[in-house]
Amino acid sequence: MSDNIPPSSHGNLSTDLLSLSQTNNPDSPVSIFKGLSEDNLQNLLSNSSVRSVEQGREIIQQGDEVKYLYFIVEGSVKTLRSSIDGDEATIRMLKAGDTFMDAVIFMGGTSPIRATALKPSKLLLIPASIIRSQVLRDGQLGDNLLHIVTWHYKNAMQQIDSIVTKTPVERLGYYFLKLHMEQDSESMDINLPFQKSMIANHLGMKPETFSRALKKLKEMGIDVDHERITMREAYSLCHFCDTDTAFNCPKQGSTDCKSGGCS
Amino acid sequence: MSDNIPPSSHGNLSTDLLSLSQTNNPDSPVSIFKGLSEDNLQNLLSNSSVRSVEQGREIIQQGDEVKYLYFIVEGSVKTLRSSIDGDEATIRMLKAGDTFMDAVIFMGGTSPIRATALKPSKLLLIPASIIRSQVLRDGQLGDNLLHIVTWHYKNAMQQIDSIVTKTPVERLGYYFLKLHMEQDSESMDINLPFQKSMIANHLGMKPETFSRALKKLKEMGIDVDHERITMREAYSLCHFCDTDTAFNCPKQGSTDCKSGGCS
DNA sequence: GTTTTAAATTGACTGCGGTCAAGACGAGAA
DNA sequence: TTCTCGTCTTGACCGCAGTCAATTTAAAAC
Repeated sequence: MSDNIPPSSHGNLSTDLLSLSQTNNPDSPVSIFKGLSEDNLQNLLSNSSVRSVEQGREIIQQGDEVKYLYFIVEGSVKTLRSSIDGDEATIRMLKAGDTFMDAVIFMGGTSPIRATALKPSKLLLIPASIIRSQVLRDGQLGDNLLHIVTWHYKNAMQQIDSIVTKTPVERLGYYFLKLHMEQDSESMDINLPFQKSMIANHLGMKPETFSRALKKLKEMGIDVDHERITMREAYSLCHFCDTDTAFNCPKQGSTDCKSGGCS
Repeated sequence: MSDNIPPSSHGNLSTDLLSLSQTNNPDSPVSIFKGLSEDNLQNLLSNSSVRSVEQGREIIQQGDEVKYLYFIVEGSVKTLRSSIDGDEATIRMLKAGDTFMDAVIFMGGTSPIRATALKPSKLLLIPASIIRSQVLRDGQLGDNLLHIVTWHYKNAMQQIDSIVTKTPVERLGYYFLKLHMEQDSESMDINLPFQKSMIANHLGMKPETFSRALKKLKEMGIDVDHERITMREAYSLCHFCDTDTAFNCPKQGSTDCKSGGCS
């Protein structure tokens, strides 16, 4: 089991955290800090600490006891499950402002997932015991956590259905669509936030298959140049939409969005 | 969108529900009613109602607004996602004592999943608005829901990793192992709680592949006769164990459980 | 500039699981 | 019993994605 380095430095950064947590995207989770009373917020922060991890560093291993809820101040992290023979299934890929191990500390038992740093990262560590006890008397914290965890769960369900019912090309298109809505629904460009082999694994396919899917998408009007995706038409990705994604789509209902569910 | 029949009859059954919620299995979620104060429990129940659905009935469709949290008093239900061309991905298969739509009411937006009755069922409908408001002032309810939802999430993660990294035979063996632990870790027999084609879909494979996997398992010492599974050796299924399942295994650590993680 | 390394792409081949069709089996009704 | 219907099983075939290997490209190190 990994060492779970005890936190070192300690920062007073409540305002920074709150601003990091702001989001204008309807399809993203609320912040764990949202709407907390000053007292309750301080109770969390005064018991927390900041820790830096270098790239590639293992933060949590499967089977570890989980002592903290982690808030990413900067950097990026992925959570995954890996089997004995080395195969990996990426669960989530996280950026600054995201939390992880938020769900795990309520699961009981040891961690069913690993977490590794994709880039040099700075993490806020909030002791699990503090979270667990505060939830019982701070309904707002419980509500926030419920929103966060159910959002994860929703994504997991979409991931399952993606892998089971969709072809690699469709999976990739769907992923691009979600990126598009997450980043800027107006722009014709999308940025790949992670390296391709990473995304391939997250979508349940091999890097080679990912490459071939890119080629097919090019034939459909979506060009990819390194980490820059460019749509030749504004609605190129509508083909990959589904009901619950259309719900958050600004183009939804417009004449261009074909057939209710974006065709 | 479906009709969402308004509830008809009304029962006073708090004691029944609490007994239904009891479980001696460490690897199952807590009840939503656990540890609630009398007042808070009554607030939930007095606003709830009971509804009967016949087999095959659609309870919720994708895109529906979710008005209730559902508690299964008797019968069974499955939740799934389906694509436009009819492909389905089963998310969960539920029995009496389970709840569903518990997570969905915190997701925002419409339901990303469908729910259909696998058998004639009796459901307790707790209005979502009641849940959402009570969570803010009843930390125990929030805590219960967090345990339930994170348990679902954990299962979803295991399902993802199963589908991505395991062969059909391994997936089936893993499923049998969890059934074994859930039902009776002592017995050499396991009952299939659902029909095979259902389970096949849940495991992300076709019924034909399911059948062929059964044949392979027979060669490994696990016989299946209709809905009865019989292990020829007590440790036949240990081969399919993983770290977080081993954690709840009574044989774990014993000399028979090979190599820490059940070989 | 050159060298070194990792990531991404492309090609050829293979095998697993999906597909389609036929057959076996069991439950229930008359 | 016999007929029917639905579920499950089995077989034959095929296509897609995984595998392995070679090549290109990009980025980093010097």
